[in-house]
Amino acid sequence: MRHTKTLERLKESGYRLTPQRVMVLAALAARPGHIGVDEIYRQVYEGYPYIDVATVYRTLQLLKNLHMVTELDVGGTTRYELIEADRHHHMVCRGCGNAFDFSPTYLVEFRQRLTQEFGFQPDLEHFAIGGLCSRCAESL
Amino acid sequence: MRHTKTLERLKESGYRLTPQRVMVLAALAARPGHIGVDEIYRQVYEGYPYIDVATVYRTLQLLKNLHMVTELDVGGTTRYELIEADRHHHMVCRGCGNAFDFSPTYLVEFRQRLTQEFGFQPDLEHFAIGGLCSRCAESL
DNA sequence: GTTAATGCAAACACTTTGCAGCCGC
DNA sequence: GCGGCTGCAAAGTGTTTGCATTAAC
Repeated sequence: MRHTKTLERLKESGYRLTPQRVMVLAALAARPGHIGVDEIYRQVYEGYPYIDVATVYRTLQLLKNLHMVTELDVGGTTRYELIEADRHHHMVCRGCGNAFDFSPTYLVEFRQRLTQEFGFQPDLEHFAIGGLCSRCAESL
Repeated sequence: MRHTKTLERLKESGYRLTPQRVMVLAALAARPGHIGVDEIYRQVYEGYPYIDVATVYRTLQLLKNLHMVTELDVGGTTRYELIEADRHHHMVCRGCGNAFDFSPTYLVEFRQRLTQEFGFQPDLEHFAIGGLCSRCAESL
């Protein structure tokens, strides 16, 4: 399961492993890519009709604060996505030459808008962007 | 005024040039970058306290449909921005080699997140992205 | 046994809609 | 004058919060 690690981290952080939280995480893990609150709610509801939307919201808020999911707003709706540990892109500083990582989630909205509005599918597998890091920006 | 052209286009498209619309556009033009509904409302309210939020919403909806402003959701709030006519970036198709334009607004959220969360200032002045255009994607 | 987490309901913020009167053209 | 646009009020959405009860530890 893709979310086993997240469950462990939750427990280790001192939070309770309730069935509701497990189910919300399962719903998030079930779908690759991002998913809306209503979809999560519906999926959890299938297995446990007593679930409340408020619980889903609270769980997502918790996971967001713990950096286990990312929240992104696209086209007026809020969606959530499990953070995968490994994949990442690079920011390369033109000052010091150092490379820094950032998550693919940062490009999700960008990609989606190009695809939706132009039908264009950008190559974003090995993406790197140039620029100026905070340290180099300060020393100018 | 940065929004004169937009006003003309509105009129030419057969829509009425009401004081409310002019003021909403003025508010949008006053601030470079994007601005929220409440800020627009407040600013218009200063000069005309009878303005209603509904009118602001309807005007923004109209301008959005006419592609005179872009709507973008960042961090749970919706913001609006006047579309500048000239500046743009490129999408380059790896199939046919054609280049297509897209507005810098598509990168606003991306840039903002890198800056806010990492202090990294990406170079996005002459940005181009590779990928596959809709036509080429179909013929695969 | 403690205390955090849940379900429920109510409150909340933001956005949209119906309608009568008004005003840009 | 006609019809689109506005202000007003009311209804929708999506999200948050207070509180008593429940269940994870």
